[in-house]
Amino acid sequence: MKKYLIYDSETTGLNIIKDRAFLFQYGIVDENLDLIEIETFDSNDATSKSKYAYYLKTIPTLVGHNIKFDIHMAINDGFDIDIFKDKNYIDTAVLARLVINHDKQADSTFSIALKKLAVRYLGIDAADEEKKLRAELSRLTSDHKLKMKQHFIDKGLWDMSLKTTEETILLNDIYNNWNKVYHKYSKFMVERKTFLRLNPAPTYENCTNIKTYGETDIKLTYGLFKLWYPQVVRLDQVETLMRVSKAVFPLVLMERKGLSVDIQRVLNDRNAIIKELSKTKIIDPRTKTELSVGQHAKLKDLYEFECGFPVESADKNARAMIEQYSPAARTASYIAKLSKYLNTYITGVLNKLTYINSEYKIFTQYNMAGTITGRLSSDFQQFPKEPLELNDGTIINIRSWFIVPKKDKYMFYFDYAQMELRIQCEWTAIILGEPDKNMARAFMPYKCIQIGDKYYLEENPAMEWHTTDLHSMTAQHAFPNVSLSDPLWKDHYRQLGKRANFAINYGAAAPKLVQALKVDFPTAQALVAGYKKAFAGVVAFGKWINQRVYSTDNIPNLMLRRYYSRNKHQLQNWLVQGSGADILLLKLAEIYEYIKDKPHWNFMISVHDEVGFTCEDIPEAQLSKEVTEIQALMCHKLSAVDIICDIEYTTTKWSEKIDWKGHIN
DNA sequence: AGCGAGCCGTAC
DNA sequence: GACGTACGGCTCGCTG
Repeated sequence: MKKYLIYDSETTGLNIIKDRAFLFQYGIVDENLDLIEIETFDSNDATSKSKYAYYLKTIPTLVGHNIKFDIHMAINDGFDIDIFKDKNYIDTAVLARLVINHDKQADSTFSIALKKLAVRYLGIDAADEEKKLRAELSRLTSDHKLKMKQHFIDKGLWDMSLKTTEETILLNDIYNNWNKVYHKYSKFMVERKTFLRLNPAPTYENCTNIKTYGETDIKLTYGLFKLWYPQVVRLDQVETLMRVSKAVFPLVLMERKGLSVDIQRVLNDRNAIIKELSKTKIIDPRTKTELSVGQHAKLKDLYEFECGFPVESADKNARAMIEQYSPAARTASYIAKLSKYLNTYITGVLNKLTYINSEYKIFTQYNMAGTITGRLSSDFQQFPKEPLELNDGTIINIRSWFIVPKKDKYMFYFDYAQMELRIQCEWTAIILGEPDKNMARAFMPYKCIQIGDKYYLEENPAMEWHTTDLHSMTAQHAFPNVSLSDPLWKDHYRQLGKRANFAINYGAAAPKLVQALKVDFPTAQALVAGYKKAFAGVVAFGKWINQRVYSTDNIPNLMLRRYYSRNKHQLQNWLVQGSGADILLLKLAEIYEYIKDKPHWNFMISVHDEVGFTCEDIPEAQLSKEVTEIQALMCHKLSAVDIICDIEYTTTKWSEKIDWKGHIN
């Protein structure tokens, strides 16, 4: 019986909308997990393609390494997207995360890449094939680069008097770094474009051993599948594999939606930053040479020269402390910020920009096996929240680049409120039989008496319940002699409590607090002690894990994803973070079921504790109703406190989202 | 020239 | 044993 389809393709690139498969490979696996057929075919071979379409439709389970990517490629090659709606998906990268001991995964040398896994777990070294392929592509690319140079020479644009090193820099800039530096080379703009239109850059498609390479990949994927799939059952990870499987198609839809970009705003911001950068340079007065912000060792040396005392590092914390003594540090702080914006965000967006249906979009991908906990990872998640003000007064707000798409009217953001704290609270309830009182009271009137619409504490009925301020609570326990009416309370002591709460939740101890909060050791110790008094339940949770790691080889998170680890310190975080991740995966599948017959709603983005949607212009009453229903679906009930979400929306751009109050404001 | 380690800065 | 999970860009040193 044809039960599993091992599924892979070789493609013209990594853009999930514009690129396409030129080669398909598949293997068919029966119920005994034996490989009964293996095939490779060219994407323009119509006969093979229709046979393949039949297999895709009829075989219930698709198996691949990073399978979402290959789904995109099949869709781009004309396969009906509906084929992929109701399949079971087994991603071998996800299998790796579920079956490999998590302490091994936590090792910095661990890699989820197919070839690396094959070497480690199948003993098959396919590195040679890949090396050969890369070497060939590298040769082709360097030929292409030289051809571009020749094109400029032919057009009389190339300065023939340049030295070799100058030529290399120039050609590199034009060929590799164009989006970063094009303002310097306007005379090449038109001919560069013409050249690339007539001579597209080489891809794997132009490499001679690609077919052998592709066949190897199918064999490796099959090998990992056969090795690990039975272990999913043995290790009791079936439920998690299914949850991940059900999130695959919703994420495919999310990825294909992309994010609409206000290109003009990006370019304006780019100009403003370049203008500022051209005004500001870091010069080492001793050598008269210019330094870039990435030359950390040389910069540290320069700071020490200017300060006359040793400096810890060249990072922004160190700079902040020495700016009064070191002009170079002052300049570096400004340039570092500008460079980050130009190199990472602006150039990053321009490199990914895809013009499609008269809109500029960027498409990101979510890696379902990128993390040890089960979180999704993506290259989109780290766009700055806070705006940046330049010295000339320009405000750069990266989130203002992302706008409502043309066919839509709204972007909605459903954001879980203090998700991980609520999960921490749930853990205390599980191990103690009742939740940590202080934590629970931060979210609900736990153990309170209701009189009218007010609540009073059970142990002290004269005291009305208000949501516990967890940050003040840590601070109060840490600094029992400081009064709440102290003028420094809010901005200093409570602030320390807040920062300590975050750090300690992530596992920090006193020495790290000294660094992060810039406090002395006794203060750090007081904060840790304050935290422990404030959250006795969390301390008990830590002790519980400590015992569990000796009695069992794994601990399941709230959604029953199991972590095979004996590392108490990391487990304490994984059990919280991973529970949140799995709740989100579950919700993606549930909400997909809700919106699949409402095409005016589209998935847009997801970042750990939030799901973003676009919505078309629909009647207001319908909008209010559906938003409320999505909010209810997002809510995840737990035994102690539920995980609920706040809603924000905008009709313009990401940076202007505002609270949704049940209706259009 | 290619690669990887290390550093830095951003997100949740 | 001593702050969790990621991503991307840059520099520098090693390797072949």
